[in-house]
Amino acid sequence: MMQEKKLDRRAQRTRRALREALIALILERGYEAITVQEITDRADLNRGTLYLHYRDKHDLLLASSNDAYNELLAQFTPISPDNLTLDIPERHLIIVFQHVAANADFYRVMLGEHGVAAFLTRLRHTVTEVGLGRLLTLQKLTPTQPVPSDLIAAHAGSAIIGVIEWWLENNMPLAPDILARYTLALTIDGIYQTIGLDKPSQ
Amino acid sequence: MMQEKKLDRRAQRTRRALREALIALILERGYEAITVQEITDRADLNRGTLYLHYRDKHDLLLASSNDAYNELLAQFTPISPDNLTLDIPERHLIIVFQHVAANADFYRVMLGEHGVAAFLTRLRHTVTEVGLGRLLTLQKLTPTQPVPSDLIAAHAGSAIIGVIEWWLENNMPLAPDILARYTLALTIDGIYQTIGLDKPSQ
Amino acid sequence: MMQEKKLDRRAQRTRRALREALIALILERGYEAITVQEITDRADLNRGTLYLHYRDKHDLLLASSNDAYNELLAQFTPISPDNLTLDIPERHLIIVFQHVAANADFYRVMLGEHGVAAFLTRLRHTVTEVGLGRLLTLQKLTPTQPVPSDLIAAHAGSAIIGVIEWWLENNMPLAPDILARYTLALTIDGIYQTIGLDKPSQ
Amino acid sequence: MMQEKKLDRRAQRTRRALREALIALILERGYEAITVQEITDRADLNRGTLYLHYRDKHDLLLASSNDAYNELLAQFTPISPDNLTLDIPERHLIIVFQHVAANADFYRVMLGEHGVAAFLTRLRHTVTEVGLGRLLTLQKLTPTQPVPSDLIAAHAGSAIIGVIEWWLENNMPLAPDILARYTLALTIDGIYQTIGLDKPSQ
DNA sequence: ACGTAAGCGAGACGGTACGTCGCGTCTTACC
DNA sequence: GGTAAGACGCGACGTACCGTCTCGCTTACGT
Repeated sequence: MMQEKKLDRRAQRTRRALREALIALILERGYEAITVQEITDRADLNRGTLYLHYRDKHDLLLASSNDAYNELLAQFTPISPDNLTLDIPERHLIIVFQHVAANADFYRVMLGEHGVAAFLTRLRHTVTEVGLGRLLTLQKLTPTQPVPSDLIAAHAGSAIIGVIEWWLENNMPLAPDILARYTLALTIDGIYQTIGLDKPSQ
Repeated sequence: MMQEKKLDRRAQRTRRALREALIALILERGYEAITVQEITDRADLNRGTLYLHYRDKHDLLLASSNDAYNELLAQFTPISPDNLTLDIPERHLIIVFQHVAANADFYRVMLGEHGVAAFLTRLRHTVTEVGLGRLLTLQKLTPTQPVPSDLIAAHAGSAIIGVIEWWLENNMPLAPDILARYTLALTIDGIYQTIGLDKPSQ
Repeated sequence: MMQEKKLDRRAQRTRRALREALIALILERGYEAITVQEITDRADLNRGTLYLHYRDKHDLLLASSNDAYNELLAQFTPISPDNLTLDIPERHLIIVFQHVAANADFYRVMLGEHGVAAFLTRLRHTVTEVGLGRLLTLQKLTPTQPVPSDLIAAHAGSAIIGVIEWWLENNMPLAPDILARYTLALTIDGIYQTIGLDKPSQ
Repeated sequence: MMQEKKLDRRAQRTRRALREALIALILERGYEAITVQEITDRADLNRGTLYLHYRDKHDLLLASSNDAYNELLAQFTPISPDNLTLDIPERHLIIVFQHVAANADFYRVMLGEHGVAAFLTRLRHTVTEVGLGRLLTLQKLTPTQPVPSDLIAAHAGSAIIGVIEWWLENNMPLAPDILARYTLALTIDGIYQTIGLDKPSQ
């Protein structure tokens, strides 16, 4: 932050152009297939200029994805003050889905077939850990049940990522709040209850 | 298969060596970071020899992953004939987990941080589609409920992938059949019922 | 020599092409101004190919100049057998001048304004040392004279280089044997005797 | 000169620092190997500042070498007025050697292995032409002799350069006036007479 | 003496060349 | 026919310098 403030206006312009070019190109052809030359061509810069600001293509990717990431995290904090009711998870989910919608192109490519495995892994772990925190509180109520908490968290976390991928692949057919309600139902109540079936006796 | 039959014994040896070298190296350093030279060095072959059998590194990866994939699919078919009871999903899950355990190193790397995004995507879609088939039957019973079937399938499919990743990352702490039971409970009954809680009234 | 024998016919062709291209380009634009790309363009090769055979532009220059150099040295040895008379210096000079004439373009550029200082220095030292050897024998006859032998050798050696440069700059107006006679006279007898003057009494 | 007067005190300081840095660095590593950054680092200036005063590295070199050169030429002119005796060449030689001694480091590097070919060529031509002037007068006395005047001048001119190089390489073991006497003897009387030998009858 | 033009530091930028790496193709020779 | 050995064209890489260009700050000068 501080160091970004110190940047020349030219340098800021340049960095922004590079990030936008990167995202645009990843979208078109996938991260691995892109060349530094292509990024800088798109950003109307000399190839060498990229190296004045980033160590390499991967460093630029990190910076770009951190942009999006930090923006998301920034929206989480201001929730806490007043009400800490049970609907916080739903609110959080809505914020996530809204953020994904706002950066749809970016997420579509990062999570897709030509995406960046490390990004997906990181996102999955973040989501899972947030879920795990809430879960540990819940589980104090039923200390004897045998299913490991982190298995449950991994199940739920990955499921949410899957929902995001489904949503993006289908051009976001549902509103974020609706999607959040459905997702939460599936995760917490399971398939039977969500679709209105009693569990059949085997 | 047929064409494999026709192969020189030397050629078979060569191909096997290449595949094993690839898997071993992916495990150590990740797919993208590996060079053809390294693969052939490990396989004690000349670099050019790889191109006598595969088009490039990626072609070798496909062949290698199809080996594992086909082995899995081969185990699915013989189930159908006699009983089509409700426990088929559980049986399938057990088979999948057993197969993952048998090829743990391979899956660990393909799904991990340095893995191959396309492989994960492919696996996710396969799992999701299998689930979707069963789901469509179920949903005929409650035709009015609003949650899209493929959303549910995506949710469940990704969740299973997440479970596999959790299992591998934690060195497979549970037996395949136990893991299958837990997973199915979480997917179908949801978190509350699985851990033995009533849904709280908000 | 031995290692050159082992070379692929392709590799030999390539090396020859590179050396010829280098000489041709030095002639046109001077050594420092030339680019590796230009050398390989001229030699109808890919830029990278140069690095398969030489470490860099300078290494190619060394190899090229050693070609010429070795060719010269090869002509010196076979003189010895029969007559070792006093006219050996003249014969040697003739051989040198003939060799320069045969490689006129090469020497013209290496010694010229855009030449390679190190090459000139090396040539000067070689010539000087050959002269020094003969001189030391001569000086045994007059052990008391004060002028240092290596000063005399440096004087004579540089003078011969100067003659070569003059000869090349003026498009070799004299035959090698005539030039050798004149040069030897100037060096050994000095200007006055050479042009037929008595030394004036100051 | 005039324009130097107009210069800011800061600018004068800067130019001096640059020239000194250049000479010092050439001495250490040779002209071609030096970068502008290194020059300005040494001079405690910003890289861009060099371009406020000189067009490039080469322009700075010219300015620096002209400094030395002009200083030498300035010492030549005041000789002419009174006596035009035969010892003028010796006097000139002494002046040259003294000047070289006073700028030993500079000449050592400019003429050495990593020197600047163009500088050497220029110096050689200057020396040669001065000699040629005197020679033409001499040759009027023996109009029929066949050795071209400019060959003689080239021979003598290069020989003197060689003497200078020898002198510098050996840390100036003789006093300038002694060296001038020896050099003149070798040039004018030749080796035999200088070392006190009669020319042997072949 | 003091305001203003200059010198200057800092560093972004477009360029050009470098030497290296990895690829996929090809040739040559061996077994 | 399957390999080894390795030359070759190709394309991209990250680095090094170059010469130019703002952008501010500081410093000597001229009135």
